[in-house]
Amino acid sequence: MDQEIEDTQEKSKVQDEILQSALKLFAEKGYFNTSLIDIKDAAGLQSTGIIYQHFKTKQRIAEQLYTDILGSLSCSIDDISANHEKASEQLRGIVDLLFKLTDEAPDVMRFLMLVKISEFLPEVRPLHESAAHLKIIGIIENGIKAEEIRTMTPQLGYTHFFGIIDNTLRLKLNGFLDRKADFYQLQAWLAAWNTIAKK
Amino acid sequence: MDQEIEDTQEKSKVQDEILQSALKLFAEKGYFNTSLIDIKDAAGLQSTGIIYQHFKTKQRIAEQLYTDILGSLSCSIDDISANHEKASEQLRGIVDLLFKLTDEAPDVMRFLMLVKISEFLPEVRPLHESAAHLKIIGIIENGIKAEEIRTMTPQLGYTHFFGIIDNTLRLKLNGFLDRKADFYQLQAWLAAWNTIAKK
DNA sequence: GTCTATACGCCGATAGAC
DNA sequence: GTCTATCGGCGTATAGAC
Repeated sequence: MDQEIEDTQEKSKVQDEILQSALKLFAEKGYFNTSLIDIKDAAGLQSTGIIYQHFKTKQRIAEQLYTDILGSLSCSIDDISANHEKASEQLRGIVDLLFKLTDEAPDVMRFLMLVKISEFLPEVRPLHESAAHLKIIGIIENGIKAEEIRTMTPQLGYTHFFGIIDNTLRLKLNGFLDRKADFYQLQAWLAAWNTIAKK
Repeated sequence: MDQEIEDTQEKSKVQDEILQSALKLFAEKGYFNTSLIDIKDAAGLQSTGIIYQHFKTKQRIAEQLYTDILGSLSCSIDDISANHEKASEQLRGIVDLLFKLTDEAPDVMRFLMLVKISEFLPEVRPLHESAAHLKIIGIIENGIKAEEIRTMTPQLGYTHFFGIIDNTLRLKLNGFLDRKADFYQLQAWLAAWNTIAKK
């Protein structure tokens, strides 16, 4: 019984090690420049064979990373929405989260923003059809109805608002902006919110 | 003599065919999903051998595409700068160009904005060190001196202004926005300019 | 259940025939 | 100068030994 639990924990620990190492390598070198041997080495495993006990193919590793990250993001957005009433507060919460992730988990954000997922996961739904994305569009939609946000299509609001947010994070992640993301957050938020705020 | 000219024209015509086909494939499927056989087929050639008469390696094809596009962009920016006095007019001209390119040469813009060049051209200078980019930063810098643009670092002005512009184009190129880029241009310009304009 | 050895296919690049 | 045939290497995946 204890042994079983231990094994299960050990197993998921290895699996997590593989995922973390793959995420880092995919974010840094790209999917195609990363071999299973690279992942094996980075995860401190003794052979690539072990990887195949956890994932059928290399694609599946990337797929699980992608769905895990988007799923976790979707949950966080639910939390934020539940704890804040106004669209401005909800968007502010999401911006907070994205900037925090950029400083604390840059590989996650690199994988999400800089890597072109569709090149190696053609069957997966694109980012802009993900649950997380649709929830953000919904927040903007509600903000328009509540007259917090200017009358415009939610798509256009999203495009302008997250244009500033995403570009700030993108330029931070690829080295054009050299301070911590946190440093740019307030100005980015003000500029972004100003593009869609009523009045 | 006539023969020589004909041959030269024929040669550069083939070279151009290779470049155009490669650009299209790189933009659509990505560099690593595109084989020389794909390029040969798309260019209507009979063997991959011909490609090696024009380019030493597959990387060189991508390299020439990258430098050609950036070079042409840099020239266009020079033209625009020469023909307009104010920073607002110069930026407007650049925005015009980018939106026109997105509608008329989407593969060029996809290659530039959606493809991660550093994954297959690690030795090449990143986009934000290119001549074209530095010229844009210069325009913003001058706009600040001329008090057309708010007091801020040119980097921040660039980040916010082109956040909106680039995101509009990016979302158009990957299918989130379904109208022609032209349709979104005016609103994008107004929102972008408003993020940096004085007063 | 873990690792070694290897099979298999793909692709970039080349060499040699025509 | 153009094409065919092929080489060499890599990387995923598997099969079989321990």
